[in-house]
Amino acid sequence: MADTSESAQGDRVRQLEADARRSGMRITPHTTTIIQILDESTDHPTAEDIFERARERDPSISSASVYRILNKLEESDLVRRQRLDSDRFRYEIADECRHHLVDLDTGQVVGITDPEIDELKDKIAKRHGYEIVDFRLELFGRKTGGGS
Amino acid sequence: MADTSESAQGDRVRQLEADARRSGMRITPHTTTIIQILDESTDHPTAEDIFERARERDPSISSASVYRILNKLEESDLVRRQRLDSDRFRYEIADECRHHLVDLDTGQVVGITDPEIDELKDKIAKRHGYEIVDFRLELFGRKTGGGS
DNA sequence: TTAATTGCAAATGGTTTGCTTTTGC
DNA sequence: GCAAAAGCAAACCATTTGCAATTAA
Repeated sequence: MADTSESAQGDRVRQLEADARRSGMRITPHTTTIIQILDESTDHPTAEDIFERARERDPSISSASVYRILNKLEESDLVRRQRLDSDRFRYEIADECRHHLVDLDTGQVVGITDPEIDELKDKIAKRHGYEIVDFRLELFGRKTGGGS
Repeated sequence: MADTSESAQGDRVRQLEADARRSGMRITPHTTTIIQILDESTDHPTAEDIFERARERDPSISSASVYRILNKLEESDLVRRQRLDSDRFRYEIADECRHHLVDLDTGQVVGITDPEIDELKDKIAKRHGYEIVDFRLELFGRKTGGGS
């Protein structure tokens, strides 16, 4: 979650619901559940992860609904999906950072926000004569020093 | 191809065959065909692309063989595969650059080799306390100026 | 010789879709 | 009321795999 205070969490959920409604989605209980799970998750979950977490709160939800809701949220640019190391898509709220460091020992995915990344992007865009619409940096590695 | 002279091309094919043989592969006519196609391709082809190009030279080849040969070459670290924009893997010889700029209008994939990318990687690795084993930068954009 | 490779067809597995019923607004 | 969303099961489709026949070394 972007903010640790409870009200800010609720705010983000409410904001996302409002944005989703504005882009034509109906806010069903399932929709709210999925948005809440995304809001609470910091581990870049797969659709299956999200499905399992959603079932704990609402056992009637189907995986087809999870996929459909996630796709709608992505089409509305509220959620971003991308493949990291695995064959499955991982999902995260679109305002979160889009660059990742994957720990090869633990599978943990860490968001990267270093400002030099954008500077590099601008430099490359200029050099190659492109307007960059989207981009991502993916790193795979292991902890040094105290790490395993 | 990394070099434009014909002898250098043949050299790279021969080198890859030798490396493949050293890592336990048998060099069949299909293997040579796949390696030649990879050596000649600058467009980061998918397995299906490679299959089509291979069939023009040897109509008896099956897609299963293409996949198996590509997987063997990847296990030997002679070929790298990654997903860019599409659902399919794209393949390229491992000594080629691993960063890409995808033209959203044409689908063309351009290799990026700017040295600042490695500098940024080193900076981030140090900052986060990781040893980076692999990494990639993927950019999606459109040509500016004369572009559509 | 003999273990690796091949083609074919079937299996996999994450994601999507068709259909009918239910529901948000 | 009606278009959107739901569950279920079937369809998709890129990639993998089992098997029997072939082949590189």
